[in-house]
Amino acid sequence: MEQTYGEVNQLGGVFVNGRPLPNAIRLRIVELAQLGIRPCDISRQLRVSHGCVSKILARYNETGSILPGAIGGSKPRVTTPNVVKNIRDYKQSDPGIFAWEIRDRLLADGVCDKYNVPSVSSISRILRNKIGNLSQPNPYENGKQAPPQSSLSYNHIYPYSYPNAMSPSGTKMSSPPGVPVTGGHVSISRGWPSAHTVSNILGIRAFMDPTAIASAEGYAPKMEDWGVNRATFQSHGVNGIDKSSIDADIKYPQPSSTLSSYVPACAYSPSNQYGVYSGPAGGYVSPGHHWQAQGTSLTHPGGGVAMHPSDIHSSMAFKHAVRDGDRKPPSPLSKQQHEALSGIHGLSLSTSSS
DNA sequence: GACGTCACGGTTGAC
DNA sequence: TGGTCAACCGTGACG
Repeated sequence: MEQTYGEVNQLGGVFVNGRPLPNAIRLRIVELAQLGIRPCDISRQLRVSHGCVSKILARYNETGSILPGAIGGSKPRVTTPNVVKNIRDYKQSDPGIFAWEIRDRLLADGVCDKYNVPSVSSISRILRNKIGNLSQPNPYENGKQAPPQSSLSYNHIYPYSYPNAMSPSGTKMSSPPGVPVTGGHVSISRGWPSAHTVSNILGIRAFMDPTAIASAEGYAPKMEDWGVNRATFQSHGVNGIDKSSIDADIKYPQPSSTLSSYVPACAYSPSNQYGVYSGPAGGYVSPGHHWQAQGTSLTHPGGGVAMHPSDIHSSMAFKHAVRDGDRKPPSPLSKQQHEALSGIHGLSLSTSSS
């Protein structure tokens, strides 16, 4: 029985410790910042700690993405099938080769780069466990030796080669069509993806392009499978928001939001539904009992992030009307884009900065 | 008062 | 299958 839980911060906002804010909120933070709203005001308006606002904006400015980072998991493995294959080749061609020599060759041959080249110890382990000593067969290999492709046998579940690929059932696919597979270069994905352009991050294309929307339909992935995971960020070819916005909505369902409207109902994993975010984002920032009785009067009937101006609690009006170019870099959004966003989110953006 | 930074307690997911 | 580990999270406090 999933219990509703959450915590209330000093500003009265509700959050789940350890979990990212809903993408709707993250998007709102960025949007307001783009409009020149000061972070402190954003913090108060959205009832998110200023440290969080600062972090999200800093990340956005740095990476162009509003997405939270990948939570959990392990580092992308460097011993990809391709690497193992090459190591095997090196070993076969020169049984006396040292691990460090293999390492150098991996680099020299471009199989790996400096970011994802296996360590010497890893290479040694590969030689020992996956390939075996070609000159002195590993006794441990005997009797349980896999077929000749055994060293590659884990390819089918190689977790970092499906940047954005999910089967309709949510099963990870090893070789998604149309998606570049860069399994051998995944380690650099620790960085944020450059593919998240500013304009895309704000969801212009995702919101306006039916194909982008359509591409998000029919999936019921977990959060990280949408590209939030570190390993899938890199080649996440779509903008951050079209799916990323879904991410949080999966974790923090906001049924009435436009963002979640792109997600089939089945995307809401019951086990991951935090009741605290079960309502629209407006409920998230609404005064009073934030995590209770949401999705009622605060729900925007027409969708959107469900945060029309009245939802952003009006007890505190923006005190500072910051003009364009005042503090922040000019918004990458055109006026039309702002209007588009405004309409989509059910938000009157002009009210915040006037 | 605004804001960047960091410690903290927490969650997550690959291994 | 459960534990471990290392990533990330947002908050709150400090400067």
